[in-house]
Amino acid sequence: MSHKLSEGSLEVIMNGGVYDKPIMQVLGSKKIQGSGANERFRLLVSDGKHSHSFAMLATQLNDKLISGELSDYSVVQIDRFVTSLLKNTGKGEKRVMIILDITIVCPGSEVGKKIGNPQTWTEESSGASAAPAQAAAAPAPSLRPAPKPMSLAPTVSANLDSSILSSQMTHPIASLSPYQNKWVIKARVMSKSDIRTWNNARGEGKLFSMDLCDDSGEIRATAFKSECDRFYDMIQVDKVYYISRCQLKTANKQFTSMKNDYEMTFTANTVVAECMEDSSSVPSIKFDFVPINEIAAKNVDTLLDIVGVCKSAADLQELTARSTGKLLKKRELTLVDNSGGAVVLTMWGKEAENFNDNSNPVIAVKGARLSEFNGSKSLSCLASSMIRLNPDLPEAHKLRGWYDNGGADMEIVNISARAGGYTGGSNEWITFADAEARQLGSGDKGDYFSLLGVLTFTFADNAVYKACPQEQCNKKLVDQENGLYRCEKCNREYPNYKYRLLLSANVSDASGDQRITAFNEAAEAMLGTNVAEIGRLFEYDKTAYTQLFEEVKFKSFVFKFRTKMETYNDEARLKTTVMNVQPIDYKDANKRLIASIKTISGVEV
DNA sequence: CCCCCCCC
Repeated sequence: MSHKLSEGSLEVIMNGGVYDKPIMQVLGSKKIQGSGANERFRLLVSDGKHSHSFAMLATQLNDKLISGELSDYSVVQIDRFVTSLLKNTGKGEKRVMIILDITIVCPGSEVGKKIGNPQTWTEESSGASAAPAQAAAAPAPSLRPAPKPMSLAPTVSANLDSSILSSQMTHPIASLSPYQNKWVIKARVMSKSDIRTWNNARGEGKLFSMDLCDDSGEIRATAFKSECDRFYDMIQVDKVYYISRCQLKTANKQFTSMKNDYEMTFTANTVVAECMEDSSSVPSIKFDFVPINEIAAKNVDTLLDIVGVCKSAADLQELTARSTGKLLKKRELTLVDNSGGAVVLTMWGKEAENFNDNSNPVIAVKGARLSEFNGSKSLSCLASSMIRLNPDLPEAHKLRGWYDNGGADMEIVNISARAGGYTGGSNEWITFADAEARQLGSGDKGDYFSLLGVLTFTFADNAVYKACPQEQCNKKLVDQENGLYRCEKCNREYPNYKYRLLLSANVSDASGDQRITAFNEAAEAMLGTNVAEIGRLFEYDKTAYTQLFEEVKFKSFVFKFRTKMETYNDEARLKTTVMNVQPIDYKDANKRLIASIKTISGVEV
């Protein structure tokens, strides 16, 4: 079997010309830099006429070489490449070819030999004979030789003449690497972070970061300290800038969803100038969408891009972060797509507050974090996530059409659902029968659910006890019968104590009932009296005490429970604890009732 | 040189 190589393509390319998808043969490879994520390989390629050893493999293609796919003698089609001039110590400049995309036409094991008799390409061989080749290579080369070193002061100011930068040919973002520092990119700002400060063992400072893209790829850039001051106001989302002289380093994939092995840092020498000409050729935000039914197979904590129709949006919830004490606002959306999957996406802060769109918009998110709770996966927006409502993207238009033409009624599998079923966020009310059907409590961590129920019985007898007076310790004290009380937990005796409540009760709803336990705050809320007063009644007015527990019977509340299967004496039973109890907000309760009538009957109410 | 991103 013979293979036709693109004879003469190398000299066109090495002269800076354009050659679309040349077919070449790999004659050798060599590791030139680093190891692990920093590995970089050089290829010896041949077009049958010339061979050239300065083809570099973009690092995202390293696997092809390591796996043996790109073995010697392989015939390949170079689908995408850029060339770049490297300063060659003492000898002027040398052009290298960086391969960005490659297709293996025939594996080396099948070809088995060198095709033709290629001569080594040298800069010298690019003399007169090469000139016609370049001239023939229309349209104009995408990368002209020799952007001369910029003699710009390393400052950014309004009077920086962007034409100096723009007059030079720019480099594709995908070709940037730490091994090549003479470049200018023309890139659009997809997003920009707020200024953040840090203060740790290594020092303190401030920074902001931005995500840049062009039609070849994308990259994260960070400006620290004085660069943060210098560039923060200038950099604006959606604008296009010429940027040069940044430091490149290996990106930590844990913290970015950018499709780039590198990220860049602004330095004292960095030059940025806004592009004042037409920049419509520079694309905006780039997504790499994962179909919803594939999300469950991804690892927790990975960042991914998603697009889906917002099938439902829960109410805004306010909560206090346990670690920081900060007041948080969140909203859970359920997104669906034509893969048959559904997933819960949590938005935070302003984005959660401002979202109240009931028109089932298409939502695209870049860099949402996959998290897991109670055995089910869901997505959470981060400060760095980019959210777009009804974006003008083919995928979004496709989903709009799908949803509006039957997709809305399609059977879906909610990947955020737990083994026993998803409660749709802690906001949804279910029934005891639902909780049983969903086998809530059967997992390792316990499950949470809310319902409207009635207190059918309260066990008054041991509802109040004398507890350790220490703030954090609520251990029941042992009466030493000598005026002192012993705490086994603190291992000491106290002359004083505080009262605490531990109320056992039955709660019923229309579908069933459940023995529950309410600790101090929840029990106080139900009884409508504080624990000190209840303790006083217990001590001095047993009739009033008993009366209190009688009066609360048959009162209704909105309960939030935590339930978990526990084993006592070889017998498994549900331990259900009241996490929160609220009086009924009838406006809200009626809204839920109407919604549920609508669902059950299929009739608009 | 950051890398926190929350809750049930």
